[in-house]
Amino acid sequence: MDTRDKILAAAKQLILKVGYNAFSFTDISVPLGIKNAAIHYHFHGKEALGCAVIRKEHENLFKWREEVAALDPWTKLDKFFTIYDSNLVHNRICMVGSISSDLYAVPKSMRECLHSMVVDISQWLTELMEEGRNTGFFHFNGSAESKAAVVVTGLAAGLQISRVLGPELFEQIKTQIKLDITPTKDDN
Amino acid sequence: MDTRDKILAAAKQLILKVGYNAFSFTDISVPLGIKNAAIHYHFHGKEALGCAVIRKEHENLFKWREEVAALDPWTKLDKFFTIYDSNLVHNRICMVGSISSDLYAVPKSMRECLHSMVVDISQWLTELMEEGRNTGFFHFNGSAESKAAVVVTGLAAGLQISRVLGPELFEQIKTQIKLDITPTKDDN
DNA sequence: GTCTATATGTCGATAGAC
DNA sequence: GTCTATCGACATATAGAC
Repeated sequence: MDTRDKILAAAKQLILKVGYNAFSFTDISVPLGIKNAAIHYHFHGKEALGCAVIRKEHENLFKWREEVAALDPWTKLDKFFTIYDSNLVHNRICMVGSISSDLYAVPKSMRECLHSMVVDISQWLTELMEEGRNTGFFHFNGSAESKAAVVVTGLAAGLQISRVLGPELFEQIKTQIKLDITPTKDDN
Repeated sequence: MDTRDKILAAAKQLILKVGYNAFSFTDISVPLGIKNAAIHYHFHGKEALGCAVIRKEHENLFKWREEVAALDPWTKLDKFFTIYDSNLVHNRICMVGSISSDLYAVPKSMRECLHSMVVDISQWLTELMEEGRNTGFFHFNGSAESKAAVVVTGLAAGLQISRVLGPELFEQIKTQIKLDITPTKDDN
């Protein structure tokens, strides 16, 4: 892992923990044992760094979707939850929640990076809901798009509010999300 | 409305729009036609101002709950949605979402103010879910607490992601939340 | 690629006049 | 209660040596 990747990784953790505006170059350079000027060599500025972090997160999502593509809907959903779990244990929130909640306090270019990522996540989750319902694994009323929206917001704000009320809340939310798409004996 | 209340109102709007760390005293003093020093006369510092904003929001919630106490569960829920709607149209998010997403970037005293407010909201919404189910207005599986968590996170992150994808998303979320607690002919 | 040194800006805060 | 004036801290950014 070269310096550039280390900077990206550190910046990502900080964005998910304290937000884009609340971290400084020093928060990255000190733990890495480098100087602030070194960060500027790898990235034109904080804005460019922020965009690079979001784009990398988006690329990771892309690869992840290929890995789970062949799995059944319930397993796909469980593995999707796992992504959020890995942030929960470190008191971090998700990238979408962090940037969108600070949306008008980050540069326009970062808003654009986030937009394409959010569109992508919403589409994938909508397709998962549709697929799950068509194959009988899931049952719910309303559009797959609306259901996907409730799921992704439950997870995003679930991480945020779990930092206030404790991690048990997030477990409850995952359980309830599943209950709300579980077919009952009366469904057909 | 005296100067102190004007400062409180302006600070609230800014917290919901750009977040606590992203607004400066100048963002408040210029529109109000006062100087930064005047803000310091009314509040010891930015931290005290932030706490006062959260406490006032909490007090408003308290009064609001008394006003709707006698209404039926569906109307209560609809009126609860209206609170979020009023933020949506101005591209603002909710207080809980704003502070909790920046939780480790705000002073500890503000985290404590937010905590008691979140506990309070969760309790009220849990009781509403329980009341609605007991009276047959709502139907859902799982605990009222978990269902309340899904509802409040849907609304909180709904406002956030609606700033990225557009306000239609929030309408979808409200619709889906209702669908997910609407009794069907098979329920009893 | 990484460093030292510094420029430049902004913010929160405070002292003291009115 | 509100002002003017100013301080000190910190952040991003850059120039130039190594």
